Amino acid sequence: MGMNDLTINKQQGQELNLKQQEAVTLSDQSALILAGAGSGKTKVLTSRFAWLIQNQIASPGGILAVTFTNKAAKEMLVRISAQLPINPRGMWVGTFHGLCNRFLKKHYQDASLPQIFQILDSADQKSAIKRVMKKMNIDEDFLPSKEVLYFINGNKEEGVRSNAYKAFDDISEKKNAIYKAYEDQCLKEGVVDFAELLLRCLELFQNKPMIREHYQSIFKHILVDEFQDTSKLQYEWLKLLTAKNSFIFAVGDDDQSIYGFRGARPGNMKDLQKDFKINNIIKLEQNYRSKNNILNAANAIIENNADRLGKNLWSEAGDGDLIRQYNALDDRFETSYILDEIKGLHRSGSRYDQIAILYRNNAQSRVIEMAMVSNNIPYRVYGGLRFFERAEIKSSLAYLRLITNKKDDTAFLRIINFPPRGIGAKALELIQDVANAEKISLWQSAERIESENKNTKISFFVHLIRHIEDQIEGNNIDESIDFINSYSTLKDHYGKDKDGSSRIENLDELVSAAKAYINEFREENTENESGDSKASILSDFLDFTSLESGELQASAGDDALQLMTIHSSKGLEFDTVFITGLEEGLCPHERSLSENNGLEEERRLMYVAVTRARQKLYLTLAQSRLTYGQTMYNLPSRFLDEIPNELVKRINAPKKSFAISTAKIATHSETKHAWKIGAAVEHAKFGVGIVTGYEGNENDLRVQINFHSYGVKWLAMEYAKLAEI
DNA sequence: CCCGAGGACCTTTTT
DNA sequence: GGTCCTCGGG
Repeated sequence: MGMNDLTINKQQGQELNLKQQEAVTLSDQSALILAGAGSGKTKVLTSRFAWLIQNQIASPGGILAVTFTNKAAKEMLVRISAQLPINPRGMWVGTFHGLCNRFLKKHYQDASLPQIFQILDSADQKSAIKRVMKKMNIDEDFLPSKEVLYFINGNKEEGVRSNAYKAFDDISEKKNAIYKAYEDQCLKEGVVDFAELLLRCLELFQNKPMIREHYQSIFKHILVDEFQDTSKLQYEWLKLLTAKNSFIFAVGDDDQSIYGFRGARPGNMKDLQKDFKINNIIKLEQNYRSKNNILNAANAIIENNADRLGKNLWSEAGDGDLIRQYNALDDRFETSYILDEIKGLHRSGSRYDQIAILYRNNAQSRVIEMAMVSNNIPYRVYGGLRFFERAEIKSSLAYLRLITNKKDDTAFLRIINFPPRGIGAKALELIQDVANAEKISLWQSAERIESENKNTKISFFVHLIRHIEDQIEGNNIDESIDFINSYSTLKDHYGKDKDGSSRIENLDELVSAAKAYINEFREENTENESGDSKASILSDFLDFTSLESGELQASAGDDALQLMTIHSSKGLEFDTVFITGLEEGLCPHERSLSENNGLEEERRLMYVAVTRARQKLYLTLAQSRLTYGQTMYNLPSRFLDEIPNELVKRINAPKKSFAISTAKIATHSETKHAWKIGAAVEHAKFGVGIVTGYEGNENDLRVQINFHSYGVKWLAMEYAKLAEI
């Protein structure tokens, strides 16, 4: 696995340093470990796990270790088993969602859930909400489903059910009515969304003292990774589990909290100290990753944030190269500079997969990708559509889901007419009317219609599903999926499509994924005498496809350039890192500026980006950039000013090509004014800005300026007192 | 039902 | 500039 190679810390194999040792060998007490970037965080967590067992303080089943991503959970398991000769089965190591799912599956009756419940991913959830709104006759123009989604998830995150919500106006009342109907619909269909997994598990522990106390006494030690990213709900969950003589060992870095927008609450770190009476936090500040010039830049940037627990990274690795900053004229020049540098690095022996290009938003990758394609440089883009989120995969799985759970209306709607089989809006309306009138699921409704009228297209669909169900009875999942892919005519359908071949490949890949899943499952269960039933393996597999949405993408091991957003670079490290688009409006993003503490989160983002680099760090920016089809003129990012001068070597683009691109517009005013498009100017009242356009003739010339703090303004040249900077 | 034109949208993302 | 969704004609 290529990705895992990248994340293995340099320090592995060496002894623990004093601070790490102190953390690992803490006696029975709760602890907060402030672990800076590259300070050996995962090593400390897994060593702690091993230490607790080796010293017989806890048994493997008596520790709960929780992370955010499957990847991190897997890595933790791998590293624990490298240190200890124990069977990972039965150990409670996983993601918040994965562990909650495990608790809920085990206690489904106490949680008031059906034995088999399907997990909705975000897209499923959104379409479920849309369905509710349609049923309630609420127009999207009046209330966008996206806003309702936000409302529902936000409330679940706060632990607020619809019956506990206090509406304060018509809109909030309406939203809550949808929330209520959505809760009912999920229950009826036997489906659970991501936030529900957490909330329902919390409620299970709250409402069932027997179960709560059982787990409270089992888990004496709870280890939490990336604690700064925990939400309110997750923190409540942790508090409940540790309420009775248990200890929490939380590892995190408040400076790397970059997920505020999805509920992360770095304030949990301060609450933790208070709630668990932790008086000394252990700081891991020695960095085993980067050269000091890079660390000093990172330290200087993050220094500008006010609300920090505070730490300073240092390293024994020496100063290293100066950071290079390149000011390009536009995004294409920026890319060609990066391209040249990468070619040079590669010539002198760098591997492509040790070079990362980071950007603030995904749209920025396009220009870079085009340049790489035309120069035959292999690259890999992270993020974007995940394997299990692909339309063809979701469709194939929907057949399996419907057969597993006939009440799953989401799955039903996905495939009732896909591939197209002549069931249109009218037929669907009939099915829905019958379902509503009889209070039955769409599938039951279709069956009822079928029993009354045998020769319809609906009847054809019912027989199709029943036939698939008969045929896959007793089969392994991979065989079942293979059968579905053909018999449902999914493959034929894509075969007709001119760009359907990759979709067919993906459908085959799904069969392989299922096979791999079963094999892994068998391996883990060899000692387990009570052979799990085929049905429960199937349901586990479906959970897996919802919870593990990605990272199954193939070809990870290739030597390819790594392209990703800054967010997805967290936790990774590379010899060389290019941070691109370092302009005001992009990084920091303009939308963050109006948010509460938005700028500080952007600065943490910058901090994360800088600390990804081991040896070489490049910072690039462009004076103008094509965004959403429009040329935008941006000022350099304020974060660049926060890096001490002596750490940076600045490289500026030649001026002449710039003059050519703007000559036409500039001639307008050449006689009277020196201002050109893209020029930085200063205004007495509005401060610093960038000239972005002209309007009018020689006598009445108006200039458009994008001001740093006042936004875009039109000023009459005659009156505006501008000074060039 | 299917397809194409036209409109609205557009940070970041894991589960 | 690109994508996703909706709506209307074929």
